[in-house]
Amino acid sequence: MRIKKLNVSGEGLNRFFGPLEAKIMDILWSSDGMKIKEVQSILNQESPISINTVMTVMNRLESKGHLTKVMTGTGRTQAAQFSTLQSREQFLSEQTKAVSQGLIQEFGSLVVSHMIDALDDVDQETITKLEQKLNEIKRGKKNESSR
Amino acid sequence: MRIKKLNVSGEGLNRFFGPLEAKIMDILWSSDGMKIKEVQSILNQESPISINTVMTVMNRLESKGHLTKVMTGTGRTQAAQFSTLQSREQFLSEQTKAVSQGLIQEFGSLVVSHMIDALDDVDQETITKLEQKLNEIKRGKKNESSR
DNA sequence: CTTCCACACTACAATACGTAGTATGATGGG
DNA sequence: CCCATCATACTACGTATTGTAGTGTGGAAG
Repeated sequence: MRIKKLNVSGEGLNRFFGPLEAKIMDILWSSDGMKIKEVQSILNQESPISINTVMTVMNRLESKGHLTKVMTGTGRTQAAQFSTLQSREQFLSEQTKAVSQGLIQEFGSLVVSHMIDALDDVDQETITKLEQKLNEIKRGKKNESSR
Repeated sequence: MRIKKLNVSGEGLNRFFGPLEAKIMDILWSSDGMKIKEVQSILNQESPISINTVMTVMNRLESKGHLTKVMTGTGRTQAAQFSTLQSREQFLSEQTKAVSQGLIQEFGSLVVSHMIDALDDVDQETITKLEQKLNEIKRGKKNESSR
């Protein structure tokens, strides 16, 4: 599922979720398939939090399409099992793709030049990929003009 | 001033503002230094809108640091003059910079490769700049390793 | 001196998110 | 066999953001 708003400041998952949502997604991504109470136990170690709070937020994450919910048992043996739909990697990839492609498509060179300024920190492998891509583009443009 | 949230979908200024805020910033950027009523007149041509609505949003834009307000006159001759603090170009540059650098710093290669995928649409001049930057980086890295 | 304009203040709806109380239903323990 | 217990469902409230607009007020214009 696609996030609507990106928190420009904030770190990691907090860019894509509210702080509690982010913690919960993080827990589920560390150890997929958990019951509400298990998640609450973990969160509760940091600071006291009601099981109801955790339940509400997890259900919201489910409605938003970030988690799936499988009911098991009935009555007092009931225990919803929540799982992620995407891996953290898939998720981050999809979201960052949506953002960066959106920006480049709309603001083109402006964004690319900001990107260029930030390139120094990027690893050699990425730079090699970038070079290759540039060569591809040059070939592509040649074909275009000779078409 | 820095925007907190980026609308991932949405176009142009709507990425950084609510729809009405965006329209107002757009008007001010087209013709800086306007009174509330002037802005309202323009907006009202599209669809009826209360002057109070326009005033509220413009005042909020001022508190958020996107506009400045200069009062002139008193009584019924009062007329706040609103002006932008940055040009549209400066604003977009700053915001896209914050977003893209934040993403690149945090997600590095992942984001760069998404951006690479989107590069095809970018103009030749930008690509040349990118090539130059890559060469600089290569020289830089050489110096680093021989240091 | 009264009217009238622009602004200030206040308020409400919708959405998003964090928070948690109360209600319900069915099973497991006595 | 019955009821206490536990997880879930439902409901609700607070804050923040954004769009929307009504009511109050001060002072110059007429």
